[in-house]
Parts: sequence; C-alpha cells; structure tokens
Amino acid sequence: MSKSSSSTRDRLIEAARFLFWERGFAGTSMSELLARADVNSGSFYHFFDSKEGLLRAVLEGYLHLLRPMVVDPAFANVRQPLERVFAILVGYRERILATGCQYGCPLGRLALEIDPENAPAHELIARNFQGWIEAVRECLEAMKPSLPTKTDLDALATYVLVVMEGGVMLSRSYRSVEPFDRAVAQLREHFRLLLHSGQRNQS
Amino acid sequence: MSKSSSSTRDRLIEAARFLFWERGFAGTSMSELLARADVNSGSFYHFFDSKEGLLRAVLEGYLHLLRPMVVDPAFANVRQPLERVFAILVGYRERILATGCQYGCPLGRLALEIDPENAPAHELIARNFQGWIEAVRECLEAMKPSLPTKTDLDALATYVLVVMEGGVMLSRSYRSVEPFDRAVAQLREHFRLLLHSGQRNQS
DNA sequence: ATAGAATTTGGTTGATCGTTCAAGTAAGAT
DNA sequence: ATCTTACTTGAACGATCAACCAAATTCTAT
Repeated sequence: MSKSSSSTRDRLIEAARFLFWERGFAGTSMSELLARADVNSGSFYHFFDSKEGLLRAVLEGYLHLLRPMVVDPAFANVRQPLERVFAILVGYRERILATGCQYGCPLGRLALEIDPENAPAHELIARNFQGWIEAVRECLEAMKPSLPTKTDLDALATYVLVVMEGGVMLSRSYRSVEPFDRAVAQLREHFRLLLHSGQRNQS
Repeated sequence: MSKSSSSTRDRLIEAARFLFWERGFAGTSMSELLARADVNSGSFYHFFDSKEGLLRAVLEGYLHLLRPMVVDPAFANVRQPLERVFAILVGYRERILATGCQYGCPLGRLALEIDPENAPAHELIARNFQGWIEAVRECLEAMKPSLPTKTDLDALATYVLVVMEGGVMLSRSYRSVEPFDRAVAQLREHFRLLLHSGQRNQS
C-alpha cells in the first residue's frame, strides 16, 4: 500500500475494501479510511462524490475479483465438477481459519447492513452474488447427466451460496469452524443423495 | 410504546430491538434511540452503562422471545415434526414478505456486524442461535425413526438454521423471496431424500 | 411523616462525524 | 512560455456522536 506504487483512487478502494469488510460501512470512519489509504480528504472528494460513492466502487471492484480471488484458485487443482464446488467452500473454510473464526463474507455483511433504500448498492451486491452462483452453476451444468432430470441447476447453485453464507455467519458467532463444517457436510450429503436417487437422466 | 404503560428500561430495550434490527448497532444513534423510547439520556445511563450494555440486554431479551415469537406460533397448528420445522421457515417467509423483502434476521445482522472483540455480545448471539437450533432439534428427534440411523441431529438442525439465515440474506439483496424459496425447496428435497434413502432405523 | 434510595430531567461535554473549500503543485498541450 | 486540466494539500465547517453531570422529582420503607 505504498503511496507511489498505486494510484490514489486504487488505494482508497483497497483501504475501503479492507475496512468495510472488517468494520462495516457505518463502522468505518472517513478519518480511518483516509489514514489507511494515505490520502487527504480533498483528494478523496476529487474521485468520489461521497462515502457511498466509494461503497459502490468497492462493490464494482468485487465483481472483477470474484474469479481471480475465489473461483480460479479453487478450480486450479481440481477437475471434477462437484469437487470444484466444494473446493470453493474449502477456500472459505481457510478464510475462516486464517481469521481466527472472525471471518465474515464482505458481501454478506454489506447485504445485511446497507440500508435497503440504497438500491444501487444492493443491485451491485446482488450482481456479485449472481456471479458466484453462476460459477457454481457451471460446475453443476457439467454434472447434469449424473443429476436427476428435473433438477433446477439455478436453484441448486443458489442453495450452495445460501449454505456458504449461513455457515460463515454461524462460525463467526460460535467462534468455531464447526457450524460451517457441519453445514458443508450436510450439503455434501445432499449431493450424495441426489446422485444416488436413481432418477438421473431421462428416467 | 406509551410512556406510562411500560417501564423506562423496557421501552429502551424495545426501541433498541427495533432500531438495531432496522439500522444496525453502529447505525443507531443514541438520539434516535432516546427519542423513540421517549427517555432522557440521563435515565438511559441510570439503567445501562453504555450503548453496548443495552446491546447485551437486547440480546438477552431475544433469548426469551424465541419461543413466543418464533417457535410457538409456528407449532400452533402443525403436528407433524418435519412440518413444524418448515412452519418455522414459513414464519420467516412471512417476515420477508411483510417487510417488502427488506427483512434481515436481527441476530444474523448483529452476528456479522458486531466486533469480534466484543465477546459477551457474540456469546449471547451464539446462545440465541443455539436456542433456535434446539427447537428444530426437538422436531428432528421426534422423527428420528424415519431418518437414517447415523444421522447427526445436531448437525442437521444447525443446517436448517444455516439455510434460513443464508436464504434471508440473499432475499434481502435480491429484493425477492425467490432465493429464500429456492433454498427452502432444496432443504425440503434434502429431507425427502433422507427419508427415502432406505437406510433408516437400525438397517 | 420523613429519610433515603431510585429515577428523571435536560443541558453540556469534548470528540468525531462526513463534507467542503480555497489555495497550491504537477504535467501535458498549444 | 502560457494556458489548462488533473490532482493534492490540510484547515475548517456545522452537525452529530456517545457519554456525563448536578439538580429535581418520585418512589419505598419505616
């Protein structure tokens, strides 16, 4: 985060990405933010019209970070479609452990915090969720022949995200990965049952 | 919320329960809170040592509200154990609809917002979650004979909470019950598969 | 009736909030 | 060389923040 190695705007977004994640939007003060980014308040308002404008930029930034930060690392060493889905979840498990079970999904946190009146922000959060869902959906698409014919892939992919977000939330308040692990294990069982339900393909 | 009909302390907790739910902890100012409760700041600090002290009282209050507000209404007209579980989820569906898809679980919101350093608050949140899980677990216990022998009832009950919290979160950002409905439908399918997996009882 | 505790009053504190501004520097175009 | 645009500087703004206080009032027990 050295001052010369990145543009002022980028430093602001990077600082905000961290602080909004760790302390929330309302919980992050401009002074903290400006100090972390090493930027003066005047410069801030040259690039953004308000703190909310910065929030939008952060959420747009996440759209481009999903693949390189979440999906690609998970897919790197895994070929089987279903295992790729669970590799994404393993990635979140590592985040939970790396933060001493204090991890919260930055998007999930903002989804619950940001005022519903703030439509642009919520649209961006929903688009981020949608990108996540579509990455999972691609895996499910690849295993479609093994799944029951009537399976709604969109609904199933949404379900995976739901389980991840809920699992992360509980692990945070319990200060333990166990709730997350339990949820993932149940999801694993759900897929196992789906794959053995004997209604696959055109049956 | 008339001034004479309830004690000052109760009015403060009730106002905080609403505001922490709607605007979050950091997003709720003392002036808003005091105005809503119709209490002077001096009286506040007679009953609570700080805003965080009030938060703890609110979280303790939720412990006693779980049964009368969430569990009992759901169980009232439903006898079958599994349907009771889903009746709880229907209750949340109604909350989502009643708030124009802006509903967020008050505990889930605080679980993601409150500083992890605030151990007492997080312990209370976890205890609230645990109460919820145990209510579901009681239902699962009643249907144990129908479930596969090895089924971990605690894990399964936790899973139900995870799906609820994740579903509520997505429905808020999508401004639609659909993600919640999808998640519940998948959970329903999960139970259907479990009940038909042919490994039930002592097999 | 009266002492003492419990509660209420509402103004006040200093700090911090997000934002604005006028003045200044740096760099490229003409 | 001069004009223009882009960006930086950091002090200052009014508003609001959580918290505190001494004084006034109401309740409770004797």
